[in-house]
Amino acid sequence: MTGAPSARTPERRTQRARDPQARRAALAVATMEVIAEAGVGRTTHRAVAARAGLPLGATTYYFPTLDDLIAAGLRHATDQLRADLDDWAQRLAAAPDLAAELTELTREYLADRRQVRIEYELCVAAARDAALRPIAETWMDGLPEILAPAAGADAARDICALLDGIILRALVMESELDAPGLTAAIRRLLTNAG
Amino acid sequence: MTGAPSARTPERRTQRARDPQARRAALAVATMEVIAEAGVGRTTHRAVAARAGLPLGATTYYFPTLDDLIAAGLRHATDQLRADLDDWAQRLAAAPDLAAELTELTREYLADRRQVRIEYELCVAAARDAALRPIAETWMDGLPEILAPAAGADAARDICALLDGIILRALVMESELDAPGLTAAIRRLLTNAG
DNA sequence: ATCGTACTTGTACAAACGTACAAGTTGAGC
DNA sequence: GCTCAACTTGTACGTTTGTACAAGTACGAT
Repeated sequence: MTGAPSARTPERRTQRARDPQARRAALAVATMEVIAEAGVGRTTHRAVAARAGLPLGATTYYFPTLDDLIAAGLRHATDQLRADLDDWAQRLAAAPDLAAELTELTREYLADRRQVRIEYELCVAAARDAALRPIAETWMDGLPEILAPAAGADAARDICALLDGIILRALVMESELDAPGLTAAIRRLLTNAG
Repeated sequence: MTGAPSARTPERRTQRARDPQARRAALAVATMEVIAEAGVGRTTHRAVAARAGLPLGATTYYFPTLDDLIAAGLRHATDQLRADLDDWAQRLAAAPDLAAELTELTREYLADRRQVRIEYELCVAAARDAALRPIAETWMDGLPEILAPAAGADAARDICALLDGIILRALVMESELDAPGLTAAIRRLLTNAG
């Protein structure tokens, strides 16, 4: 009733194949998903283990405490976003219209609400727990760094703040993005200060 | 060892004075504080009761389920902010420089991080739990409504998004507000579209 | 082949949880 | 004064929690 050894592996009640690195990763991914669905505060060892299809003991073997597990999940989420950001950088560099392209990227980003929710989970968690701040900072600085060369440091920061606010609103309201309005707003912020 | 009846009230192990309305309010306030410190996901009946100085049973008497209790805390927080917004409206109406005044108000708002944290807790909670969305919407629409007459609906929404993003950043980074930079950004967004 | 370390896994346990409830207390209406 | 509904409170119960751990398995080094 417990493990149901398959007919393929006749009689020995096997342990699974060993691959510690893959387990760490699987746990981090599962943690990410649980955070997205239940929130940081309701993330538990057991929920993560079930999601990863691993026994409870595996979670504490690789991540001694719950905080470690959650940090690993959040870090994995930001690593994933960092990778997406490289894509953003390329597309923005090649785009004839920076504001329009940025709007389009935002629209695509908003398509996967689960991913977006994790970022904001990370923010409020970092606002409360200083240990998570480095992870949050790495994430928050990503886009401004990409935008700064083309837009200047100040405009880059302002545009990022605008996007964060717009995304937050869309997330809470479950509303569609007002693309033309956003493009226009970005253009205004791109206006040189001098 | 349990209640320690004071020497003042000699022998009867008294119940406290009855004031249901005050109890509801005290519980809502205590819930708000617990949410600000621990987050929605780690808010418990016992933590709220302890914070309010009331017995555990009082929480379930006034708020049958934990969700009710949390909703009451969040609603109380937004009610409080609505009251602050009236103040904002008056000051903005009287201000000679809208952008500068808005910056100053933001600076003052950021002084109480605990309050700010609750708003963002509400946002991520509402993003996950649709039952909280009306509360979140009431809050999110507050400032745009105030700004719209003076700035136009579009600029009002953009400025609010900008402020939300700036505030989020300051919250996560624990950094100071760049007041001149914010004022300049607001001015750009105030530029008429036509 | 064997040995030891690294990994796996099921189970155990005390603490904390949401919620239920019985017994007690109060004060307004009669 | 008596009554009854509203309120108060301590305690209890079954779950779920974080974490610990013993017993077992696999695999590189020897």
